[in-house]
Amino acid sequence: MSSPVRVRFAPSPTGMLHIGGLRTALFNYLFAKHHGGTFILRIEDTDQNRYVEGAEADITTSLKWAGLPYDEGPDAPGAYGPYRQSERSQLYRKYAEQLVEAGHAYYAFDTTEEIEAMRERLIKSGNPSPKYDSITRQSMKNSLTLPQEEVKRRLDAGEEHVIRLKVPRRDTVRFDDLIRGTVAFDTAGLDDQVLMKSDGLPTYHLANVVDDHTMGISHVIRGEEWLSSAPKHILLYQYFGWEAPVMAHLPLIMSPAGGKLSKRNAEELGIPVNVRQYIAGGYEPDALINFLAFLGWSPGDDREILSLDDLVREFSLERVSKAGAVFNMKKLLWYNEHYFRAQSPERHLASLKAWMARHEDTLDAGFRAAFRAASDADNAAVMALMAERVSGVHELADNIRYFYQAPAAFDPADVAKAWKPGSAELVTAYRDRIAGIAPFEAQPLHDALHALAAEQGVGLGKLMQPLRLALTGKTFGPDLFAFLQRIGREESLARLAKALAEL
RNA sequence: GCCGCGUUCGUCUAGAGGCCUAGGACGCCUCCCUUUCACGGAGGUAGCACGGGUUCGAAUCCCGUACGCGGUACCA
Repeated sequence: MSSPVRVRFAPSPTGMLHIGGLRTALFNYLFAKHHGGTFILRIEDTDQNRYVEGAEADITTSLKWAGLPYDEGPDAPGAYGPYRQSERSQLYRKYAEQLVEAGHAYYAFDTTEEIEAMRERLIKSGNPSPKYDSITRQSMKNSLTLPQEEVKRRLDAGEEHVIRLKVPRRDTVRFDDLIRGTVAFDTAGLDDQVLMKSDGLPTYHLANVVDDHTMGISHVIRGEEWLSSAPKHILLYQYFGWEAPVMAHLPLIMSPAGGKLSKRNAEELGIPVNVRQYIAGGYEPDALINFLAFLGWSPGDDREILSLDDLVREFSLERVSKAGAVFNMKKLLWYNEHYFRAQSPERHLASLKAWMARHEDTLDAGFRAAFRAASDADNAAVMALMAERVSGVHELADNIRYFYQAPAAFDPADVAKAWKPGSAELVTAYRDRIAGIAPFEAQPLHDALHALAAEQGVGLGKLMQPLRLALTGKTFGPDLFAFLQRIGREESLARLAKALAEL
């Protein structure tokens, strides 16, 4: 690459940042950093109707959370600003008119109704895909068909109009996509794309080309949904006399239900589509990034765990695959477990506190109070016992309650599983045995249980399952002896007594 | 419909004509460890969409079919 690498992530603030958008941002980031280049955030807010308040803030905070800071952006001024298209609007008109003068674009005065009428007419006469193109423009109201004086008059009168790209009748547009190789489109299949809308703002197609050129973008890395409009962009670069950036169209992230990942076909499968939901859900950013990187890319060997630094070092667009990748929630969870368990109990505690602060309303007040009353050291000790048994902070809160509170009730299904005939006798015997045991610590508690099991001639499971249920109300949990030591003699005996009375 | 892109285990992927008896990971199953819950370890399950070529030889190259996905707006 001769020119410096400059890439951009160019989301539209029409909603919260989509998980697919984060993947696009990631690939741009990895490519930029791998080549020592610049990663730019550009806000494509040219559609006033779809603008969503707060969307831009969501995009920037999400990118920062994910560890993908941009070198230039709305809140990170660089030499090529501004980085919001709404703040660059004067620019586009000039370029569009330049195209008109050169004969590559034209003014069009047709109303929405007139265009609709044209479409209907064409559909009736058997054309299944009517377009405003080299044929139909001849019978529409534009600067190609209207007398020059009338065009001038309408323009001077400030009449509403758009500027359309004059797509050649019969030509082939070819370009080399870094991921897909040579791609070719016949211009007969393209329409005379609107470049400037009647509200005075450009469409994505014009704005993206003008901005990419004026911002010195070297590579356009975006989702495959843009592939079909790429030839229009190539045409624009040609007409402007600019060298087009290198194109790379990424495979889409698909829903297990089929189709590209969207609210509709993903959320019912338990797959959040917005990055903010992953943040709120307590996911580890490293895990999400690692997972996303492997959706459509791989390092070429057997490694699965790669940090962001590793990814930067290894990334290349040549290794990006062409086919869409299905989002696999189970694998994300596996990544999350991996990154979560690698952290210290102290860090777990810090994450849990943050998580609990965000989810206060869903947590039992008594539990919250007990948790808050406990020392950091005690709480961290709980984390140490639970970390390898949960897949992330989000499961932590649900699974540590019994460290702080006796189980309130027993789930009949769990009781059926763990409380068998004879269980009461065994639990009673163990309780009696540890009532006066000293010290009340994991090792002697462990030895006592082994001794009892041997004497009674029963397997350890026969003893431990009902004990676990009686103490925690669950059939799954931490090392039992460490747990007993944690909650102490008095609490342990009280819980056993309570369970014995109820079960 | 038309245009474009794609197609290796259920899923993510390795594989650039002989190294492929198709490798890894997630999931699932079994076993070991622990006579608990997990972690961990060892195995197992399962795939080149189909049909034609080209070639001594094809998962890899070509063509066709099927299927999937994307696009087809004064949305991005």
